[in-house]
Amino acid sequence: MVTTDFSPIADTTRRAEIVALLRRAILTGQLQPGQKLNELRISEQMRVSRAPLREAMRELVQEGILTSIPYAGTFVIDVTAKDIDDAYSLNQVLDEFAIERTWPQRDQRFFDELDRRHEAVKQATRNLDTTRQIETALQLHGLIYEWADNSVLLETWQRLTSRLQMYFALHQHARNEPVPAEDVHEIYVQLMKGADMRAAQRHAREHINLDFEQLLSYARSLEQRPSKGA
Amino acid sequence: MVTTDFSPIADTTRRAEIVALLRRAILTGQLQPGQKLNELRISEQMRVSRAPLREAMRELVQEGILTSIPYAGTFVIDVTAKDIDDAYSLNQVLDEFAIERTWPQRDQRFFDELDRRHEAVKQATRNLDTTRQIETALQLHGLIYEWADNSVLLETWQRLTSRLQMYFALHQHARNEPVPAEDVHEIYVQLMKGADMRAAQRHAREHINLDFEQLLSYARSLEQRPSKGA
DNA sequence: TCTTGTTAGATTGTCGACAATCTGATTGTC
DNA sequence: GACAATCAGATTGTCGACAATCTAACAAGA
Repeated sequence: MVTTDFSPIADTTRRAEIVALLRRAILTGQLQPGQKLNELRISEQMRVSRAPLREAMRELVQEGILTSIPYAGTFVIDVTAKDIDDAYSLNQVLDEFAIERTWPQRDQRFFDELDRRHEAVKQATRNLDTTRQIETALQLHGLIYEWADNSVLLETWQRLTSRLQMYFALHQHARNEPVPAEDVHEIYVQLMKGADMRAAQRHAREHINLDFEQLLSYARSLEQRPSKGA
Repeated sequence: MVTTDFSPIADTTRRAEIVALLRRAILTGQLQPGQKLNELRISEQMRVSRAPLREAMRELVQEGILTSIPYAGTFVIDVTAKDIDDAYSLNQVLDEFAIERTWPQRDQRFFDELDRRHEAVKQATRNLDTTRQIETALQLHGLIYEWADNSVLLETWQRLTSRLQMYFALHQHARNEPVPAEDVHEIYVQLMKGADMRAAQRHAREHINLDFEQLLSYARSLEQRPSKGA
């Protein structure tokens, strides 16, 4: 019997493509926080009717990166310092849990994937592609969530990730300075390969801590002059 | 200056009402796991066109209680034993975190609300209204999430809650036996009013444990004969 | 009998048009 | 000038119809 592994067919609805397009635009900062999404304009630009566009927007509202006010419009969520702080503190807890669950499941495939994603981050760093750098760094970090074998945890992480990515993108755009070339993930990768789980958990917490501290100070500085929207 | 507290105006779109109707139908078990939702039939029953219905369904898909396959249909999610197990283990972690965050924020208003919700559970129990009993019990438990002052945590909990409610409803429907009349929440409420945070955390973990153990054994017994759908 | 091709019916995905609602500018009144 | 009423334009919400796709039954051929 032939048992080739086929991956599922890609979604081929306009809706799915619109979701992907919009999500990318938001997460990369093309669409800025607070900005209003004009349905007619976007649907014309995408050469699509409003129906699938609106359905796509509903999805992103539930995904937490858009917010909708009936008869007023749909907007990119605003990023407050508190949001970042909330996401951060929850992330600490989830990280600890994810590492704990992943730990006994680690095998060669895990280590290989870890290296692969680490390599992707380094590549993006070399290319000075900050957007891609953020993306790959989050993917590296997300590996423990994919291996924790807990669908609800993974979902939660993915929702968190969206926001984190927005925050980071905003951060980068405003500062417009490349991330340090030194490889901050080296230690993390080594620890995840090692034998001391507690050490890995501790490092994850502290490492993330650093990134967040930067973000927080920046976000607080923004708090004074809120974004005007479109 | 007059500073009356006004609550926000209710959403007055058909979409919002449809979401509420569908959610309720799913969480109470009226719509069973695996069942397909026929758009035309439902839209005719609700006297509504398919557009707002479809948008509502997209929201519930992202909310995690519906699942959609392009050109095939939208279905109520299937409840597996693993789902329950995943939700349970994550819930343990989140509970601990929520209690920790809520603890310093407790005040008279918190205690009053705690009592109010506890009373609601007891009332539902007296009326032998199992559906309402599940609802109120989850609301009692959710108080710590509302007071933890962390929007992301609250969202996560609400998503978890939907599934838990589905699981419980399924459980009740199948067994068709009223929940024990004894008040299992008494100790929890007392501990949340007390001074020993660790004790409260420990109890939450163990108490939930009990409820889940029942659910798990039931769910595993279902694993053999999967629901046929509509 | 098994497999493959065809087709009709049902269902989902998408479209363009209309209705309901909001925004702001304008007008009229004091 | 300040304020309320009115109105036009723009935008969102909803509808009914059509297009694309799937499913299952049936027929044809090996």
